[in-house]
Amino acid sequence: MSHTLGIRQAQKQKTRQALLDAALALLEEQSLSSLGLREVTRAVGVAPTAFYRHFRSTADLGVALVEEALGSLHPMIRTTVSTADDHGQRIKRAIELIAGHVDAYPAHVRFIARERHGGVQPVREAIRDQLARFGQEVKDELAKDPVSGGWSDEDLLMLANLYVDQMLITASLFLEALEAPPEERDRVCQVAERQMRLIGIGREHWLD
Amino acid sequence: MSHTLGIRQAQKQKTRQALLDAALALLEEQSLSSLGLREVTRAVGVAPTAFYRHFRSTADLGVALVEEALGSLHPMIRTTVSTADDHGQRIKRAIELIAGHVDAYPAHVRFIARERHGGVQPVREAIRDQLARFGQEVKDELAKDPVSGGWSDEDLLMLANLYVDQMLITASLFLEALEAPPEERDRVCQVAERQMRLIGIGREHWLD
DNA sequence: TGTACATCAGTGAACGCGCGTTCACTGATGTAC
DNA sequence: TGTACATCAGTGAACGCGCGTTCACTGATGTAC
Repeated sequence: MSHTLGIRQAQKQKTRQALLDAALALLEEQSLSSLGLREVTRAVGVAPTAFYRHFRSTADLGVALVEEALGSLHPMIRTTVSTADDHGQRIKRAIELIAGHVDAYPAHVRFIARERHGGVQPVREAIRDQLARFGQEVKDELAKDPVSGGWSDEDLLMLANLYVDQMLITASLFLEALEAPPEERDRVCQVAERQMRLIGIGREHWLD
Repeated sequence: MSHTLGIRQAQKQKTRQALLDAALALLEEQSLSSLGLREVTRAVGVAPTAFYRHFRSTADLGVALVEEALGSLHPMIRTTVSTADDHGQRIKRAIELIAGHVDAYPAHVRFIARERHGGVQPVREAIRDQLARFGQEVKDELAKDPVSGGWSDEDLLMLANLYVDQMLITASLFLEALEAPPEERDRVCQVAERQMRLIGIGREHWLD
């Protein structure tokens, strides 16, 4: 049973989404800290003042974009890390999944990579919080794996964050590969796979 | 024998450096893509038009900042990776070296982390080129290590880039720790050390 | 050493422009009876 | 169902302000003789 919004609410959501979409498109060629409110409303085709009905500022819009870009990724992360087949296959599938996500949502990925260390504090914090959640979730999945027997919680989280950072690096390499000859994509795949494998090997021998 | 510049050249260099310093300071709280030329000249105390005597644009200034931030780091990288003592000690010293560099040049480190994926293409490219050079240099040092016997060039470069990315991640964690209680710094040290160790273990068993 | 001319880093006025924010408003939608 | 009033998403004019860039300039420094 989906609750049907009133016409007014529905229209408001639609405008809000249009603002988010327009902002995301504009952010492909600049940083959030230089994004203008008027730029965004102009792209959508509403009056500049309409912006304030939805966001206090472009920084506020940025925080909403973080939620849009990363909020829905949690289930994906969990299943990717936890799938229980052969190690090498798991890595291959994880990397294909990242590549697919970059293909499907390049602007979102670019936004996160760009603003993770960007000039707008609340946005940096929102991204850091989301990535910390990913870290926790990956840790929870790693903990279930028999390979993790004897591992301290600290070390599991250390490894989980290593994986999360590695995923982000890989995603941003795929992003750059979008504007390069297609064989670049394969090269990124190969390198990313080997780096993941090396980390996996380190994991296996951690307690030696 | 140092070549003594003429008075005119010396003064020009001084102004140029003042512009770079002022820009770097302003960039602690925003991205390059929102940095204004007038902001920079105002901070230095020269007329806005003086800017053009030194840089075509703020993007051009950004490229100069990349050189300033990373250009002098190459010898440091080489000696860090190549020093030939115990593995665990080498990691510890590498991490202390990163921490020390972040303490000494926080604004430079922040600038690189921020603009690596930032909104200004020529700056992104300058950073990418410098990091690629680091990768090559680390690879060259790794190749000298007997542990690398049997490694392909591709795999050596793969590992080298993994190390470079890991250094950058660690540096940006130390940066965040500067604004946190002092025990955070120790925590970052610990985590970074273990991640490096895990990668090192993966390296040792790569050819198993 | 002194003189006459060239160079050029930095100046200051002027320009047109887009910015963020305020305000009172309009008219479609929602609600109470 | 119909009516009367409330809500509120989006409007459009207006504001003061700082922006990047142009231009002709000044006066200290450099150079040739």
